[in-house]
Amino acid sequence: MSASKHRLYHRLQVAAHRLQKAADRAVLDAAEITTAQAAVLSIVASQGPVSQREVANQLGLNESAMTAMVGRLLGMKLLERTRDEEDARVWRLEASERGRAALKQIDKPFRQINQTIESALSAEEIAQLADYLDRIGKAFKRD
Amino acid sequence: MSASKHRLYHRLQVAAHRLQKAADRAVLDAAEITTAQAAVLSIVASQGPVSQREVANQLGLNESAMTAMVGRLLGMKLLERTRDEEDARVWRLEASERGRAALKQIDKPFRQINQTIESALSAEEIAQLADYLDRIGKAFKRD
DNA sequence: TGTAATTACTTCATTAGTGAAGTATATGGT
DNA sequence: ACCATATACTTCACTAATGAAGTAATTACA
Repeated sequence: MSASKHRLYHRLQVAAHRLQKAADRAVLDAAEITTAQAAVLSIVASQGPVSQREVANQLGLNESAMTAMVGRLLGMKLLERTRDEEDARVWRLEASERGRAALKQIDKPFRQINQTIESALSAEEIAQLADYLDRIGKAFKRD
Repeated sequence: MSASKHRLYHRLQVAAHRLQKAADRAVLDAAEITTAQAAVLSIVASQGPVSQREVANQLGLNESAMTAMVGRLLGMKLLERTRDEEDARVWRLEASERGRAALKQIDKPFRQINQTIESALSAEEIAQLADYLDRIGKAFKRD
């Protein structure tokens, strides 16, 4: 009743789409990478050598999306990968020097995006929104 | 500060993606169409003969996305289009009988999705979330 | 009235995702 | 030790979006 009355699905999709469009433009402009690439890169950079599965899980994507994504990042020399010594099926992903440099460059545009969010919502509202989004994310997590 | 602390961008993208994935599965199962197709179809069905530009604007998409989308919907016989008599550049889109039938079939799965949302958030929280999302949507509307 | 600008849509190359089916490589139980 | 099953990843065909560049049709104005 309440969710449909507010057309919540639609609102969430439109807000997410618009935000992504804006962020993509800003990030692409600053570092020649997309936000999707930045998301993967940032997990890899912060979590040391990590498998594709691990990254996919954290982003809620499937394995085939990761195969394609990693292929592109490898081609751009933003990532390096080696076989795991213990398990010959898994790749150990690590950020390259270039990858880490790119991540640094998106810091500024991302701060700008966050500032725009903060111009629309108060600190308290942002905390609340984060909580709501988490709960929705959890409610639909079935992977 | 607040937005980045809460990794709001990330949370919003993950929640939107998971929600869409779930909705897509449910809707595809019920009516053999995707949520993106349902969104276009629902605008066309409710707003009578409408141009592609009009639909694109309401969904925040660009014209080339609409060209492709309309092509698919036409192929599936869910939509009909005729040239506008006044302006030979614009198409008049209308939902076909099949299109309206498909829309009816997605009602149930959509109610299910909304119920899942309502299991995670109270009515009051949903109203608040809708408001926050609207404000974010507006802050990033630059098309 | 003619031309310049705008508008509606199309085409193309690219990114990014899905799910189903396939290939190796582990692993668990008998 | 063997076989079934699970796991990590790949491939394929498809949907869905972007932005740049192009084609017509319409409109604006000098």
